[in-house]
Amino acid sequence: MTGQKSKKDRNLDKASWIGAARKTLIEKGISGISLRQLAEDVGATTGAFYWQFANLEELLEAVRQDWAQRNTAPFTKAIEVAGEDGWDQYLAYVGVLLGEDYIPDYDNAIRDWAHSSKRTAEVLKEIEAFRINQLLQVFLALGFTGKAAQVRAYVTYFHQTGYNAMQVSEPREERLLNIPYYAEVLTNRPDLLGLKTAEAVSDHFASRKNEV
Amino acid sequence: MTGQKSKKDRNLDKASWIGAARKTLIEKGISGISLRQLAEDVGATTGAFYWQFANLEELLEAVRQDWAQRNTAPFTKAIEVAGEDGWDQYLAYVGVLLGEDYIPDYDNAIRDWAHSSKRTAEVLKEIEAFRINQLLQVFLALGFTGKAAQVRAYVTYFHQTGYNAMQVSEPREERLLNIPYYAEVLTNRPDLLGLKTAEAVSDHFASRKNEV
DNA sequence: TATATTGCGTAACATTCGTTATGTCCTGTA
DNA sequence: TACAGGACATAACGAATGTTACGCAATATA
Repeated sequence: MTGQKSKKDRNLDKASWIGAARKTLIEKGISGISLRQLAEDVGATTGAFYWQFANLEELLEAVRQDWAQRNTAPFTKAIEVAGEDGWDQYLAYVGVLLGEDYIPDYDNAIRDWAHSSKRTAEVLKEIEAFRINQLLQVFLALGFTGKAAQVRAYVTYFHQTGYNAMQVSEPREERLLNIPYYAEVLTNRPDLLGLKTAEAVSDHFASRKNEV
Repeated sequence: MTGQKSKKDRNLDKASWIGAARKTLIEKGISGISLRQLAEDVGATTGAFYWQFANLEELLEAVRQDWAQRNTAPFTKAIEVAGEDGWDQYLAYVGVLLGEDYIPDYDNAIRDWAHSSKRTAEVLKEIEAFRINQLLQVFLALGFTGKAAQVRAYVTYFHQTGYNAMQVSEPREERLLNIPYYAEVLTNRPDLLGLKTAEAVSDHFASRKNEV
């Protein structure tokens, strides 16, 4: 009994630890993260951890950056490929919200964590400023100006944040059926109200995705 | 050195512990709560704690109930005294949001906590259902019907939740100036847009408060 | 083939946690 | 004034935490 793994099972990389930490953070919150549990999750021990990271804080910082990249890039990319039309940009934004690249619970976990970690609060604040400015550009492209555009951007982001924070247990069909109504309230455009079934809404966003 | 307090300093009650726990929960999150720290905050020791509570969980349950009562009752009362007019009810709701009885960060802390505590999630879900139904009644009184009223209630509550969750560091003046715009987006009524200064908005809600 | 370095596992460290056993002072009652 | 019980403080227990020292095997290098 050497306790050593075979060659194949070795060579853990940082991504393994970050992935395990991300999963635990999302499911249990920051207080659910412990080195021994993470080690068990990746099939290693605490000793192995310190070969990849100087200490726990170094892993946590990597998780913060993982979040910042993972949950922001999809929006940036989608809005960019949507072109210059504001309505197309808004639809692209909603498309990401409905898609699987963006992980709402990752946002929630980071927001929770920010209450007990100054550094996390710092990263969160920075990313949120970026996101809100991103939405501001969308509403400006939609034709709103000045304070009206600002307020629409805020309401839209608050809406998204609130919806996620509440972890609404809405059937996907009901959620899809609500999209046109939300869109009308937030953008003042009734374009989607003609979509009367969840499938119609779903198809509308699915079809747009392929128009790159 | 007996270590005993004088008579005047004794007689800690449950409220002392609940108050300390509430403060810590709001400021540091649930993981910031430790018995030794709470004991220091109330000027006692862990031994004293177990005279008031069977265990930590019993205190935490008391905190959940404290939150449920403290952060819900003000809305219920304000909407009730506002009468049957929907617009008056909406203004009463916003008035509580702007007031000092409702503690937004208490909501945030509970929501965070709910991610790691099944019981807290249970209480939170119950209270949120109550609140959203409360808003639904307001929008029905405002003249919206069916799905439109439902969606407005959701958007309004999501907006509130999101605003709080983000812990927006907005100067109070700017916040007040935004109220009319938020009101217009959420209720479709432009009534407040004539209020051009923060003072005018503030006075508008202050004056209503005395009309009981 | 001999040696050095990489990549872990093992075990112990100090610290902090909720909880409990026990001692002691204070107050109320007779 | 004597005594019972209430209201604490003190100190210790076991478990869990991040971290570190150390040992060993596998690989790379010479």
